[in-house]
Amino acid sequence: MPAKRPPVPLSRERIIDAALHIADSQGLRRLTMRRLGDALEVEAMAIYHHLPRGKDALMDALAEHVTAVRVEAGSSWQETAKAWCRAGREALRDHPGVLALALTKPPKGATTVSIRDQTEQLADAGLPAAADAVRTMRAFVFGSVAVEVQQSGWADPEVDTWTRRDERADADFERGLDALIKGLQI
Amino acid sequence: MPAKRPPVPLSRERIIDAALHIADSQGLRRLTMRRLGDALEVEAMAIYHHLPRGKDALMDALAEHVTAVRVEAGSSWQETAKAWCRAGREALRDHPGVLALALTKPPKGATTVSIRDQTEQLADAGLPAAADAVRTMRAFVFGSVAVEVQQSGWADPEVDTWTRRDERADADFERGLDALIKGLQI
DNA sequence: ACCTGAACACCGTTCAAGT
DNA sequence: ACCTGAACACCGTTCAAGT
Repeated sequence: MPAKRPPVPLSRERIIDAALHIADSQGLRRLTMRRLGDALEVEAMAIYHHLPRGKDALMDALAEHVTAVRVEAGSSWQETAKAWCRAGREALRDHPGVLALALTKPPKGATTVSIRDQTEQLADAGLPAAADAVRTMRAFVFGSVAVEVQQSGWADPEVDTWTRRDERADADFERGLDALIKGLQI
Repeated sequence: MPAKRPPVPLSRERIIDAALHIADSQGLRRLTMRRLGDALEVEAMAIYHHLPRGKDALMDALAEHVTAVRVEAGSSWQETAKAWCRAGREALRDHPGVLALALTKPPKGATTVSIRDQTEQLADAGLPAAADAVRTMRAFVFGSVAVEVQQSGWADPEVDTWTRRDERADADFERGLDALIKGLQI
């Protein structure tokens, strides 16, 4: 007979992790407060204690989670810019289930901070018109990931083509990234 | 006393138009079958006669509507490529309410045809590796529109800054488009 | 402070029935 | 062929109540 584990207390972090898991594995439309409660072994209403604005707050938190990034300055603004783009891409790729939110919700909270940090870091490193550059970089990352994830929802034939598609996405991204950086230094 | 108009018969097209109007004006989350029925002066259940797979079919149709584009070949592959990108951008910008669907749903039906046409047209016009180029173009369009629409949901201060943001988005797009085309011809 | 239970208004979808 | 009405299972959220 399995012993009943002491109940882990609910927290904003645990809620978000469980929500990401549901969205990534079953899709955003199947992420409901009730199912989320089930996954956390708690009544749905308990969630409201940690996210007072309910599902809207949850959606905001999920978008923020895959969209707020922290990166250390590199040896040049070129390297720093690449690091930001790669980090942004990875964060989005990790949770395709909430990509629609990430690409669509206006930046808030930690995401706004992330954008500001990126802009300041690049400006300090000597990149002119850093704010414009950051917008261009965000567009590049968003577009790359959108096309890549969209394509991964196409046919599902063999593992072989799967990995080939993965490698192509990486190559596309790095090639585009180089071109983007070159374009910025004019 | 207003005369009762003869009821316009329901159709797939009228349903999609009404749905786009609701999504753009009130947001995707407020687009429900029942509200859609109200807008069409019909019971929600009548919609199922025209869209047998119900709300899923509606979402697919909306994504397709803003994502399937038709463009005539220009005088060079460069001009043709630009025309495709501009047309794709306009279609997405026209209906920000369903942008999340458009960027996220795997291409189907008319959208797949649109991608195939674009690829063939550019290959015929002499662009090498047309399929890769089309993926790059789609990523560029997706990213540009995502960032632009996301930003339009930020602060809402003055009409002055509004139009300035609009013009900047246009300038950003055209600048990026030129760079993209140049990158393709290497 | 944290969670539950019952309740309410709303949702997508089915199915038999109307015309 | 096209639409309705009633019904069902499910949803987000409130609120009073428990501990």
